[in-house]
Amino acid sequence: MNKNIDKVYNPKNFENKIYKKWIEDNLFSPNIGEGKETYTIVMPPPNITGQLHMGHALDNTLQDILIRFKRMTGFSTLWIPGTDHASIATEAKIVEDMKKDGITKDSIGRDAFLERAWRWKEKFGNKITSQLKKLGASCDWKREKFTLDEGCSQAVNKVFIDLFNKGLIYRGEKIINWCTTCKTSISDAEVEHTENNGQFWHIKYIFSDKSGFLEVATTRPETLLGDTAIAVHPDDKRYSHLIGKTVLIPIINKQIPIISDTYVEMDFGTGCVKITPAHDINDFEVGLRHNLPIINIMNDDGSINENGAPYTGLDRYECRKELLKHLKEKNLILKTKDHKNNIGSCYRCDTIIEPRVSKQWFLKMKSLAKPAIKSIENKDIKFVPERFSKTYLHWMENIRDWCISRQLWWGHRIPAYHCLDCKEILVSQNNPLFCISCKSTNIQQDKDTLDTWFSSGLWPFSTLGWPETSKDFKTFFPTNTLVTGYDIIFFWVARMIFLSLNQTKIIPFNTVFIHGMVRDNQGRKMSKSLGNGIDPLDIIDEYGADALRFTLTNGTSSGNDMRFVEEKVKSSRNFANKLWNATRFIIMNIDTIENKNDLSDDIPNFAPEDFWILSKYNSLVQQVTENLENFELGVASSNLYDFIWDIFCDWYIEISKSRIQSSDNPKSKKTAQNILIFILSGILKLLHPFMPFITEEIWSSIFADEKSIMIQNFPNTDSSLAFEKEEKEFEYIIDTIRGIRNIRSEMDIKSSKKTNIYISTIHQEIFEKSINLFKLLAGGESIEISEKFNILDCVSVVTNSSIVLIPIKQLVDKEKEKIRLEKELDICLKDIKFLSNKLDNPTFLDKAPEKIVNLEKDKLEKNQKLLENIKESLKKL
RNA sequence: GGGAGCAUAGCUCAGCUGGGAGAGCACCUGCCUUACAAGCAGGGGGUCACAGGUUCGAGCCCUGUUGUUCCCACCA
Repeated sequence: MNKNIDKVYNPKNFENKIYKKWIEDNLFSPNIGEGKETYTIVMPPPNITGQLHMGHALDNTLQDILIRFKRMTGFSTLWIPGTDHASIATEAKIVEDMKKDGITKDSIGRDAFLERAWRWKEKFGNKITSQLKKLGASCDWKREKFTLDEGCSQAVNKVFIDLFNKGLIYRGEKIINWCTTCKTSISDAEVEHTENNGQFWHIKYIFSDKSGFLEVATTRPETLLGDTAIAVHPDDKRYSHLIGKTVLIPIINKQIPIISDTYVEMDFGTGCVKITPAHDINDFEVGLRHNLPIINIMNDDGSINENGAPYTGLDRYECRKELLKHLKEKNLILKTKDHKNNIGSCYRCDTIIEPRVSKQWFLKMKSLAKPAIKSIENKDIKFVPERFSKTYLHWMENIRDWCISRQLWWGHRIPAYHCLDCKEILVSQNNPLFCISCKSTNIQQDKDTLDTWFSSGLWPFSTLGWPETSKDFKTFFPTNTLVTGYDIIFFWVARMIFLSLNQTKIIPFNTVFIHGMVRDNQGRKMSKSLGNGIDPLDIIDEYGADALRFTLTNGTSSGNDMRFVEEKVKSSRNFANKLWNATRFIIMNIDTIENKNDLSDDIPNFAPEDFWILSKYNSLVQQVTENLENFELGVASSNLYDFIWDIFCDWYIEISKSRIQSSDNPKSKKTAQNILIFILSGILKLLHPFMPFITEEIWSSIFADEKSIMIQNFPNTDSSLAFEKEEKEFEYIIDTIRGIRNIRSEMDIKSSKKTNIYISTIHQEIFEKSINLFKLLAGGESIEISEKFNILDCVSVVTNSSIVLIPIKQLVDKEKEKIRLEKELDICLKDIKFLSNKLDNPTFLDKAPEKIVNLEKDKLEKNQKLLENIKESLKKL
């Protein structure tokens, strides 16, 4: 940094350059040394389809802060980046894209489709990762992974085969959630439930013998085409005599039995439930119990198939309309009621889910869940904040088998092979040559792919080279912290935990650090459809990455949502500018800059403010360190903000000016310079995890010979810097200066107008030492300090350590001054009363800790002193 | 139907194991003081949603109420 440094902080001038340098110097790869402890984070892999959004920015900023902090505190740190093939989301995008060219999946076939998908990946797959670089993410790009990589795919196959051999994976015909747009099954976790204002249609089912009818209520009338029974409760007196009779399905006039099942709630609806085993989860269960036929009436796109004649070909909702029309015509609708119910929709495309019976692969969850529950219960894995372990446990305890197969092409194809002759299923790493059962060579691989979350569930270890016995896996597994939003605890966190425990026998990480969602300035979710998304890159472009990072962390708390308000970015940018200019001041006022870690030579020359700032700094180091270790990143950054702006810039730098800009006392000057540099270097390091670019830029400019700030040691607390007594004493000076400024402002004494100042205090010695500060910071012409002054026509400032008198005849309105002082007297008396009440209370003295009692005593003493001071001042008027 | 979060200054939010309430922005007053007007100095503004309880002491712990957001759940 030369002495003509820009007046204004302009991150564009250096952020990209610095990131490039970090990469060139290979600072992101772990620095593995003898006996060094490791610290590992695996990045939640963003989808290759995606654009970096605020959620990613937050997620990765938090990870970067943690990893940089740990790196500077001596750990061998590894942060593994990567991307997710995101089967369902990507496939949907590619299909959408193909539409423009007028082609469909079926028209080009699987191989051509996959070719296209890979081309897509090559084209867009690096977009997000390059965007992460703008943010300053210090992940090890040399170890970047992709869920469809050779290695990750091998892990996926191995796990599938292993779980199959253990009997945990099975294939079965069950009811699953079907998305008619994505044309695939999806898991329970991928269904979003929303309340829906639907209708309840009461429909007549006439007895086969025409002796009457049953009133059956339904919210989905079109499913009657697949009805195979009507169920009533066995204890329902209204209907018990009818059990065993048959009714006719309206319109299609098919005979179905009336059965009894306790699943039916007697007092809900009419007490009669139509049973459609192929299209309702509960009905499916009932069907199994009663051995009912399962009639699937829909195609994979949601249209009615030949089982639903005469509505074949109609879309399910078209069919509903038509059917209702026909029922009405035949007078088979008894009534229609408004009805609120929950409907499920696809988390990717929002299409209403159709429960549908189909042949799928499932993972048995009961036995897998057990250790996964235990690992949280016995705190092997901790959630931050803790409350999310409840969410997790509740889900895990009630989990059902996981449907892991998808009717998609983009993804890990299931390593199962079907013998087309004897129907044997062969599960193996490679394409088997012949069927082990019938020796047929007529073998075909299963067409389905795996749920995208199956491969991400292996992420913490597949990225480290597992199942090979790799060095990385040995060194860095289990990982330490997983940082993610609360919205994917079920999708991902839970799956990583049980898959890791089952496959590696080890927990995948020991802490799950959860953050909330970034919302817009009105608290709404940022979304494409609302058009309220804010592009992190735009923000970086305008304010710099450091400002964005600071905005996302400063004063936020884990697990809670936050609103993104642009004003806050501005204030973060201003903070960076403040630091920038503080640096400018320092380098302009220092002759030679050296990075000294030891100030002991300067101690004899310390001024009161030097003790004060060093002591304050030492507490800052402690606070920042503790808060980072406890994942209180928002508090840690506030600590830094307050210290840098209020304590260092507004007070210490201001104070240092008189020493630095005069040559009266060269030793004191040098000491002040040394301390300025010492503190600056300290705060740069403390702030570096939060604002890596500006701190690096300043660091490398002022300490040209030093290595990057990234690999400097994070400051440690130092008991030789703890000057408690001196710190407290200097606060008297600050208090008094504040008081003088306050009264000058109130009395409208212009800051350019210098006045004499008389200070009455019992701490004469302390005040004498800082006498010049009253000139510098409080507009003093001459300063006198004594135990007592008797001067008339003064404005007075009363603090608990001093009375300050400023003689300005023409400005003193005695009456006004009296009123003001009496007001202060009032407040003071009140305080004294409050405090003495407390201290007169024997139970307080008995039960409160000594520290608190002393504190209160101290306060009382101060107030009594203040009272005296006020009375003294009043007397003079 | 279960569970969780939130409710603190006009707005957005912090507040560490309980010890007389904080920041940023906005507002008011005065300053272009040679690091910074993206700034400096000073100021106003709060029954910490409500009601009980525990405690010497509650924004913080407990119970209930209200409002609000979210998650989970098979009531057709």
